[in-house]
Amino acid sequence: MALKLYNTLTRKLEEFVPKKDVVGIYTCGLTVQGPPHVGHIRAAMIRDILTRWLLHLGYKVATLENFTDVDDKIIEKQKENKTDWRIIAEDNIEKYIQACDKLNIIKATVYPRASQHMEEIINLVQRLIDKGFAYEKEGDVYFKVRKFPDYGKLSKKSVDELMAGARIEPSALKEDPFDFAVWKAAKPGEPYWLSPWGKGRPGWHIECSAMSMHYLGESFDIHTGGEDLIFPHHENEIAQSIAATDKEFAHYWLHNGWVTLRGEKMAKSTGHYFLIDELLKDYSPNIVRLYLLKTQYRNQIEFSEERLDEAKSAYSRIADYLKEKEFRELPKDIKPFMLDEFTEAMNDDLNTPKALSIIFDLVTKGNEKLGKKEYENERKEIAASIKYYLTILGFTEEIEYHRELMTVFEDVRNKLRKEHKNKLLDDIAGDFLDDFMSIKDESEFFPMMINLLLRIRNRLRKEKNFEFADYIRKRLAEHRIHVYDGKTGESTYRVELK
RNA sequence: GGCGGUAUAGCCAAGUAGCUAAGGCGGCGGUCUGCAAAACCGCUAUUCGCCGGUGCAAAUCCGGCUGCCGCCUCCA
Repeated sequence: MALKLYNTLTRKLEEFVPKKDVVGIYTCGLTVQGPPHVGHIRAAMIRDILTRWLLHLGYKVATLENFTDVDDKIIEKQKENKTDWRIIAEDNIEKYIQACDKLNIIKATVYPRASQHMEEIINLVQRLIDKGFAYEKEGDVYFKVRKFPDYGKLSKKSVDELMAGARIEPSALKEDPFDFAVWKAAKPGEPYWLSPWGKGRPGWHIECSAMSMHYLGESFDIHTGGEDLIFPHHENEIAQSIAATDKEFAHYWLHNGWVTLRGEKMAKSTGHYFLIDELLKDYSPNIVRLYLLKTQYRNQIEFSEERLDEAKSAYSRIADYLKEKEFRELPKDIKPFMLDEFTEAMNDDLNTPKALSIIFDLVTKGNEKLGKKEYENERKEIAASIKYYLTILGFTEEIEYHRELMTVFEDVRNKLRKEHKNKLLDDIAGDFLDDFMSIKDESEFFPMMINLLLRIRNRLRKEKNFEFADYIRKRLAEHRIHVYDGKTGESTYRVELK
């Protein structure tokens, strides 16, 4: 059972065989002209899952995710906002990295910026000129597409086919309309770097070749990015890289499907997008993660409140099972249930929907055995298995702090006093004294507080004071804590996820 | 126009020849209960866009048609 990945280059599922003992992965990150939207996060999530799975399989992994921080759009923004391009770029990079951190997206080993690798870029351009694959015209340098015989291999296009649909603007400076700029002469007021061809800046594409080769070597294992980058971006990267080195560039090309909004691709250029920061206001990182992993990475995924709410309900089902008190201490070093099935799913081109279905199967299996003493060990092993898989998939344990519960408790206490039930309060609070004394941190305080309120409520229920009991239930519900009464007279609660 | 992808239940989504077509959401029924459900259990596709073909056998392979999405210009 080996890992297989779908390679866009061959359009086939291929067994993963690394080139060296450290797997090199390059992810095309953002052109940082604006803040990150949900589509960008999906691409990052693919890198995250791929990296996590490779690490799980025992590989060492070096990951690179670039930022293209000099380009036409950012320069336009500079003119519009009268803000230096570097500030615009770094501001958006920061927003992106913060969002990734919140989502527990594993950090790339390096986040290189185009602007900080001019030497490598200029050297690569020079190399292309020296080998006759590029030519200089009035400070611009263009790559000769027709000189590279394999051009179009990745996107399955030929230069002649492209010609038929030609929407590309022919430039007087280009020898052929399909030649693309690897270096652009700077216009007045634009940022520039000194080069053998005068003041200028890199064209789009060349930075990715230069930076990936710089950090990962001229040939490396995996290149990832959104499907929309296949042409022209990745096609051009391949052409210029192989032209310069005569070596294979990246071996596996992985492309994720886009996120759609009302059926159409999310894209910042059209203004048709939803910002990740906005999304994180309403949904927790785990829910966003489940939402994204519910669909296999190559398929497109619709962004909607309905889909997110669906993920929220689904995640609650897992979280509800794991919150059982008996799972505070779980057995270590167990063989997880359904490990072969899980591994097989993930090895099959990162089939996360299948992998998740195994987790849900385990939840059902565990729930069936709930409340039976003789199955306690099995239940714990199931819980441990679920946690094991959740960790592999990058889910985190979220600790909720319910500070607002203090107000609820105050109100309940006052109401008790008003109804002359001081003794009831003292009895129950007394029982909790030891527990409260042994608290290590805040995360333990609030569950205890909830349990204290539930105990008070249950006493009131026994006294048939349902008005008061319902009041407590209502107050807790206001804070997303929903109470339900079990058969033993004990009540449990469930925290509604955000 | 060229190229690529996709079509599976009310919705989402796995499955690419052979046991009863995963899983999730929703809905329905039940459990429990003073009430309650936001918990738990069960049920929920004789059938995989349409037509034809090849196989003993097809959602899965081949041909044709239709719908949707995308790339060919900046895009994750």
